[in-house]
Amino acid sequence: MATSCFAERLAKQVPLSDAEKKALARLEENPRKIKRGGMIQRVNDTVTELFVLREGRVMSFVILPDGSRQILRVYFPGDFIGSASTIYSKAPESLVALSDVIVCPFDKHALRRLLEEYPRVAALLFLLSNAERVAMTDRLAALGRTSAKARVASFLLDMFDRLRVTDDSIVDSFDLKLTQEEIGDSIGLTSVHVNRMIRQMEQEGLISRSNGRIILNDMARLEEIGHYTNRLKDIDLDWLPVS
Amino acid sequence: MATSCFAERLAKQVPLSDAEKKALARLEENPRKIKRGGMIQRVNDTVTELFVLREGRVMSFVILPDGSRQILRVYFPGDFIGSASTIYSKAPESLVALSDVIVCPFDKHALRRLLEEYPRVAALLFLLSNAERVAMTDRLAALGRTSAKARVASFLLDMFDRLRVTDDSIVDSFDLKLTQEEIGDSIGLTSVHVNRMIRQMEQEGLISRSNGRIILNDMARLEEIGHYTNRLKDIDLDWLPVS
DNA sequence: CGCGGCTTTGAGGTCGTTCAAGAGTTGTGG
DNA sequence: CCACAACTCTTGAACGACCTCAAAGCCGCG
Repeated sequence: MATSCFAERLAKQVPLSDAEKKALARLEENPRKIKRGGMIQRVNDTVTELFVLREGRVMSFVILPDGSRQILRVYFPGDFIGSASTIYSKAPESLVALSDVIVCPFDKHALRRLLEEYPRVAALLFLLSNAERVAMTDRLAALGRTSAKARVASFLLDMFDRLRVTDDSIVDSFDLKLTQEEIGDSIGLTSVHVNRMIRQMEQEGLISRSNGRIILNDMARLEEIGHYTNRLKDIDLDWLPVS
Repeated sequence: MATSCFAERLAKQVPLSDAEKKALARLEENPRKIKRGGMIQRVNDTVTELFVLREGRVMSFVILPDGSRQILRVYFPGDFIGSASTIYSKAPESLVALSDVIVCPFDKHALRRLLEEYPRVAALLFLLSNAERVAMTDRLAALGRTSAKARVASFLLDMFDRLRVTDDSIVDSFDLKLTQEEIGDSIGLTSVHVNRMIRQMEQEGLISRSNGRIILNDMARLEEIGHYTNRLKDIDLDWLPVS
């Protein structure tokens, strides 16, 4: 059977039948390489495709009329991206590769067939989408009601926990692979202020850095500062239909 | 056939078979009245239920450790609420009635059965969840990257457009039914500053107010100020399986 | 009529921004 | 393998958008 990044990811949450795995693998039949900085989807473009991200990192973002950018989400391998195009014929957000990536595009109609034939997979996608929504609300609360330092702390913890889902080798450090400007655009700050916060947290011994790598020295305290809760630990899909 | 608020809502986007309508109606078999201010779901409570909101208004929110509140979403009749409990056994957000309301709770397992038997409905729920996610990203961009005035403008327009989906009588005004503090908690401002912005917009002739009712005098300009786009106009579900 | 909640307004403070410039880093082509 | 260009990070100084605190007016309701 073809390897499927996405099926592997789902299977960590809930057992999948071979038929389901095979169906999911079909979504990844057309891998496409894209260079760092390459545009995968441009806002307002007519879109009929979705993607599974197999390798590398991708961000979704919007540019406001005054030129400022809001990064909506950073995606990692195994993520299902561009799902907004299931409801809108024009992309509400842009997608750009943050590193060299491999994405697997597939057509809306392939998704339709999948949903028809594998209701359980449809249910799973529904749930996954809800998880994304909750992740969004966490960041919404951070932007609306927390300090710059808290936002940086929770942002780092979120990246860390999400990376650890697919990479068991991660213990207490990870490659951020984002500029401070990109961090700022994710959490509603300027790059200048992100720098000051990171620097301050470094001086306080909360984190360390060595050539782009972030080391989380005091996770408990970071969680406190960022009002962070790891949602990934609380996922409960036991009630789902068994295959 | 029993009336179903939710089915009616969905049917505006895409035709439903009678069987599907009937199945959706079953979700609303247990209407429950709740008084204004009543708690429907408390954060961290163990939850096994979801709700269809049949009448009135509900908000979802979180309280941060310092006591500040972030309102995540205001819901209107026909909305599907509490769907986070499909993935988490503990509620990630609280739900409170903003007015006297009628909600229809149903168990996760009823949803499971629905998803199994009506794949097309599962697909629809998946799409609806994606729409919520996009609405969230719009607000995220507003909180992260726009001014107080822009946030108020886009907030008012969003309420307006969402109310108009189910209430054809709305032309250019609507009852907000929110205090200025609640508006502030929705868009990451203090009630004091919300007041100043509203007042300023009133003086500029952009809006008017009369006993709690908001009149939008210059929608074009409000959209410009708020960088607002009405997502509801662009929904395209033609590609969905036909029933 | 009086009470509690909401709105309005002012004065002063702060957190994060803006602008600017220098140091460090990375990538590229000769 | 070096030189140069283009980013990225770092730091300082000044500014301003929004907050905090406080008090007074208003409105609906019992």
